[in-house]
Amino acid sequence: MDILWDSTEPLSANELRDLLLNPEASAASKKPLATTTILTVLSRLEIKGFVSRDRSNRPHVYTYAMSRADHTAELMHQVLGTVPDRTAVLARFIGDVSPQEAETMRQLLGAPAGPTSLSAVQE
Amino acid sequence: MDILWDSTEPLSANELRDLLLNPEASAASKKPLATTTILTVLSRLEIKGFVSRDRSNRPHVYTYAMSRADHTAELMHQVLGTVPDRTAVLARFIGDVSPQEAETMRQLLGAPAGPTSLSAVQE
DNA sequence: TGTGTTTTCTACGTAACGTAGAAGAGTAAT
DNA sequence: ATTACTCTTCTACGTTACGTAGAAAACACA
Repeated sequence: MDILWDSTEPLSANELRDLLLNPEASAASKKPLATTTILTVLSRLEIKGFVSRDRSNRPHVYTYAMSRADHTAELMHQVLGTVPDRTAVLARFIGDVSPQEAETMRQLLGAPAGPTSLSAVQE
Repeated sequence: MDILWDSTEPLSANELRDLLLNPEASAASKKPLATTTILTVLSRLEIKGFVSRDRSNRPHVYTYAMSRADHTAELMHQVLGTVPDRTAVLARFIGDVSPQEAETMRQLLGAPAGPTSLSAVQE
């Protein structure tokens, strides 16, 4: 669902439908989806605030309202928020990341405050 | 849903239903759920592997198959797994945790390897 | 062999998602 | 303006999961 759209960076219209056909890096040439289907989905996504559209020009163009990374991170926080003992979850979570990833996180956490430490990976 | 059950530590039967009525720490005394409802839900949870039951004794007793913390952590990993650029997500994620939590994570990541560092929070 | 307890089967309403046809709105050319 | 074509909105249907529970089958014990 978002998967397809989420991966697209810039804005687009129902040319999006074409993008779903020739998956740049993927494999199977999926069955063609009706344009209306795309529209419906986009509407629903808009309602949920996952996507925003520009109605000024006729072929409305859509853009994600939040980068995939932001969205995913938010989701993770949301999940983490469902539990009373956050620390325990974090412990398990960290216990399962690869050493390299652990290192990454260590670096990200490195400088106590300020977005400075993040700027390296920010974009 | 699991919420209620997830919080219960030991094993149980449909005495679980009673537990749902007097929420130890909660507030509203909810409407009583039919026992069969509980059973149905438990079955479904069992199918999904969230819960395991002991059929040996008549009032079957159920236990969670995974601690809430484990389950949540796994969920977080799962979410993280849906994206190509994990580092970006982690950056955002870490960028949004409270300072104390950041500190906690730093500690958890402290000792490069071994479950030693975790044992403090493990249980 | 009853009788009460527990479990399984079956079922219904609700909500979200994937998919799309039919109809309406806009726009450009004749 | 009228037409022709393109987008968008409305409406809809099938599927799946969830919450809830009644009816019926399985058991266990008196």
